[in-house]
Amino acid sequence: MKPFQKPNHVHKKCVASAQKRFGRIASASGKPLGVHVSDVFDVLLKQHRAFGAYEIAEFLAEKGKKLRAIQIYRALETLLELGSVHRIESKNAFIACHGNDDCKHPQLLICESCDQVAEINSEPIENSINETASASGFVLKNHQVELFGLCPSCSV
Amino acid sequence: MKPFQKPNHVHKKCVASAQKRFGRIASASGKPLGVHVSDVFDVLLKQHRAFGAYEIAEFLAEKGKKLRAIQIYRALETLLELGSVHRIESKNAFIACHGNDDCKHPQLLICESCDQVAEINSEPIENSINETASASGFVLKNHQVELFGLCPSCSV
DNA sequence: GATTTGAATGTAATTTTATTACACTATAAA
DNA sequence: TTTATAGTGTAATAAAATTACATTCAAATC
Repeated sequence: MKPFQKPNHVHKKCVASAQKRFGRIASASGKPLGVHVSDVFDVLLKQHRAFGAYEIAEFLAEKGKKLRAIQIYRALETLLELGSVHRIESKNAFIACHGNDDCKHPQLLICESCDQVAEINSEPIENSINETASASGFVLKNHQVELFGLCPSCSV
Repeated sequence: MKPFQKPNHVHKKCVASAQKRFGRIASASGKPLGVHVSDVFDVLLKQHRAFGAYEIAEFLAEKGKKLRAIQIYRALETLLELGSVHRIESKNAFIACHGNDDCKHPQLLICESCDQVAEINSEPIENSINETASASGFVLKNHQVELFGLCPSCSV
């Protein structure tokens, strides 16, 4: 399993596949998206790292699209609901989903050196979380798993 | 495994054991603690829930101890280093550790109804995380697991 | 004892992140 | 046409965290 991208990978392919998936999910959802949603998503697709809301606003401003914070947050909320974006709680930042279609709450692997974020959907982790929760009498609704360390490129 | 406290539990005992553990860890660490550390810790011991930094400041202000945000954060940093307090990333809030001595990065179970937070140290979760990380070529330094749902008292 | 040094603490201001409140617009339903 | 209603825009503010620097205090050095 190699969830991390090498520095020299062809990022255009990542963008294309993420946008394709986004289109599928968006049309499947039925609801019309807000007018800024795809702009915000495009910024997040620039790199495999997390972006803060105000950082997204800066990128868009450079392109002449000056949005207020609330507009960014509204777009992000839509993207989070669709599952096309994940929020990194420990960083108050947002990352485009590059996973497969049913990527609900992936485990996020965050490189502390290069900031690259990878996502995985580990069954063992999911299972152990579900089992542990129910053994505690806890009715699990949602969860967040964030791993911090060094990605393969940064740990050599 | 019953990590959650019942509404009618004898909280005094929780406080006493957490403070005892805190004393052990603090003296073992060698370093002198800041002057506000135990005050901040005492606020967190009031309940099995997470408190925001500014909320802690309010409680202390009521007792006549008016501290600035940075002073609260400095005390919290010390407590986090000692492992006597955990940070809930998704809530930007802090909770006193009621675990055992080597409670490094427990899994946090957060009740969305009553706000009670329980901590567990699940080996299966730890193991699956370690295995998944190394299978991804990721050098794991730290991690955070937060579970959201309903505690036993709130799910009946 | 006086002086220097450095860590701890205190104060102020600011930055960063996120939300509330409400006005405006456009579209669909009555 | 009128009336809802959802979506969007604007402004202001709240909430969380940090930066910068002044002050204090105690240990180390002269």
